[in-house]
Amino acid sequence: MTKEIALLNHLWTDIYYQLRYIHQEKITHQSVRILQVIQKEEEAGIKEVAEAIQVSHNTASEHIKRLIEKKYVFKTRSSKDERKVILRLSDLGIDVLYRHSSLDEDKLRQVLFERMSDEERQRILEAFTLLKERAKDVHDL
Amino acid sequence: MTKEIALLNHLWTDIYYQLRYIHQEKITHQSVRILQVIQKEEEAGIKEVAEAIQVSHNTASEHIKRLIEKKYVFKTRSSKDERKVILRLSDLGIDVLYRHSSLDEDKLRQVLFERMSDEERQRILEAFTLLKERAKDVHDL
DNA sequence: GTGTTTGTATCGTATTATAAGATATATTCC
DNA sequence: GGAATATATCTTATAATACGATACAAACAC
Repeated sequence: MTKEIALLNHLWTDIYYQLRYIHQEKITHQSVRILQVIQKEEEAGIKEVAEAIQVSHNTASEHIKRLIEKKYVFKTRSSKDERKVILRLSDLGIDVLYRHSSLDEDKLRQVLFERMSDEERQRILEAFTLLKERAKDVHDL
Repeated sequence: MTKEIALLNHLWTDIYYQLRYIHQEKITHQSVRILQVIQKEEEAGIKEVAEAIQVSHNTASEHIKRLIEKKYVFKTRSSKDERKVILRLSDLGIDVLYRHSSLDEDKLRQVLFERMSDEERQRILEAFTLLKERAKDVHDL
């Protein structure tokens, strides 16, 4: 059981190391994490970001200010509660996050379409779909 | 073709967001990248690290100094060329990198062993093995 | 409607990270 | 022995990170 888990993790990190984007703008760890939270969570505001990256609300507010300066993020307000900020990624922000968490499209193209049969590619996509499906709502600890 | 690539990337980031480790020590972006280089490359020294993260050799040297202070990394010297440093991850460094790039073992355990049949798990592992195999030596641009 | 809570923003301050030029040293190559 | 190579250190500069204190407006409580 531990063997399969270790194997999958080894494959996971090897694949990412091989296929990730190389030429990336300078960006901090916290910035990437915040962009991820905004993209993956529905209606994230300052408070949600602060909880997600485990910093105080004022620190989170500062982070967001910098991300807005860089045009990665913009603010809207909730219509239900005018105090609440709703954060959204700009096109640039989506792009930057993509290049810091996704696999390089050119490399994927080579792997999936030049080095695989249609049937092999299909098997890969089905396996990832299955894993994503079963990973939904896994609980922490 | 673009559709399959976008789909795979979407699945990739969703799976990582769901299954990654949450409780992590503070560590910078550059530190993670350096630890990855040391782990995945054979016999990385200061020069290799500098090239990999695209900074000057003196900056790379400073980074390594800090990583050694934190006991994530230690130095040996090449026996062939005594000028050359060979960097290695300590057990702590391996552990820290693991928690910043791998999938959470407890979560994987739930997904692979409580929510999948033997046959499904087998299909996942085979798909990842295939993808890793074909990803080998993909060239940049 | 006044007081409290909630969500966010800003100011001040401190520490750490990041980066590179200048310079130094040890080893290897020729 | 001199040049090239690999690394280390010192200095200096800027940006990132973090939080306490404070402020304020919207929402809620009664």
